[in-house]
Amino acid sequence: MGRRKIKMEMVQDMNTRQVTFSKRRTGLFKKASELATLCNAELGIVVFSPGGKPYSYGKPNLDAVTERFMREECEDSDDGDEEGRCGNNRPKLKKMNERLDFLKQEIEAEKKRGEKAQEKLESAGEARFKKPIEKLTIGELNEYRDKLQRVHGRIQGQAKNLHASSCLLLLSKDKTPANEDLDN
Amino acid sequence: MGRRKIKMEMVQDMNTRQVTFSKRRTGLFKKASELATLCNAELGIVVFSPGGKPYSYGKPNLDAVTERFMREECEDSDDGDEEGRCGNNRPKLKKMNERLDFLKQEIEAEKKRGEKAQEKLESAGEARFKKPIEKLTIGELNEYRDKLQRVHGRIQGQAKNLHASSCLLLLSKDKTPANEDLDN
DNA sequence: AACTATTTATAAGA
DNA sequence: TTCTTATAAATAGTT
Repeated sequence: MGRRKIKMEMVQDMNTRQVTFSKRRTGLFKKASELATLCNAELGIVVFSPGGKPYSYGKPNLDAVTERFMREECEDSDDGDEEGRCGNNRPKLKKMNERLDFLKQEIEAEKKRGEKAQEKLESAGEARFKKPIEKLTIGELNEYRDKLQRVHGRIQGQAKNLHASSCLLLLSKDKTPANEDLDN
Repeated sequence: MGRRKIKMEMVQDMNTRQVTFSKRRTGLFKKASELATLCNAELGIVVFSPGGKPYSYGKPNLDAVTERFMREECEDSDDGDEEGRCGNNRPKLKKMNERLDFLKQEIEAEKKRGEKAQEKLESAGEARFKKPIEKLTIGELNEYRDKLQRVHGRIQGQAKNLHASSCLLLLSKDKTPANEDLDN
């Protein structure tokens, strides 16, 4: 595609390599833009220059593409390319997202239970300790202690759930859509 | 680049569009591969066909590129392209990673505090309830109640911390390799 | 950054 | 879908 055909191996001369990168990156992004426009397709590209600088292109924007890709099941879509293709070796984030809703509800429910128990416990505390203090029986004291410990256990369980579920939360929330769209 | 020059707008005929997509996607991935090889550059591409199927290419693989891009600060690297470029509007994940270590420690400390308090509380429960039950004074009962409630509050705080910190945890852990710390 | 001689990609057609 | 081929487009080496 130029004055000469070149071997497909890393360009040795650093200077030439940088020039080649610039030209070909521009070409690649243009091709990407055309593909997106002609076929009404979403796509995203990320490239690191030999110097380590990141360049990206996306339509409608990179985050949207990334997120969509993450969200969908990565079925094997095509095959037979030269290098690092991505098969379905990606964690199935779709299922995780499905589970997310379930966990959200669970947490919400757990929170309410905790609060309710807390209220009950406090009112019980008021009633039994501040009013008829001397009349507390051993049974009542044990009952009270058990209640507290049950709440305590519940809170701990909640904390564990939070750890798992908030990991999932990050995958669906947290994104902020904002990008230009200067077509052609 | 073919028998005729075509207008850069969405191909109307669905069939032709699909064909165009196939051909151009292949071409795009080839260009990407060449760029990566010639310049020893890492890159990743994700494309959705008009039918919604995802196709991807990556060198050395898509996850590596994605992660690298996410990890680095997204400084403005270049400018003057046609469509959706990604500026530095991305959340600075590096700082989040830095904060991560701090939070990890905090959680660990909190956990230990909670466990210690729990032990103390249980032993106190044993000593006071199971042995000299009738001799409990009002003051002792109140003291005991306050202890329980303090632990309870601590556990709740721990749960909240978990929620915040585990979001960050996801960003650095959960990936296979350990957190490198690139420049800066 | 610009310029071309060439190579490469691809739109139509089969 | 795959192949063929006339033509448009990308780009390697040069200025």
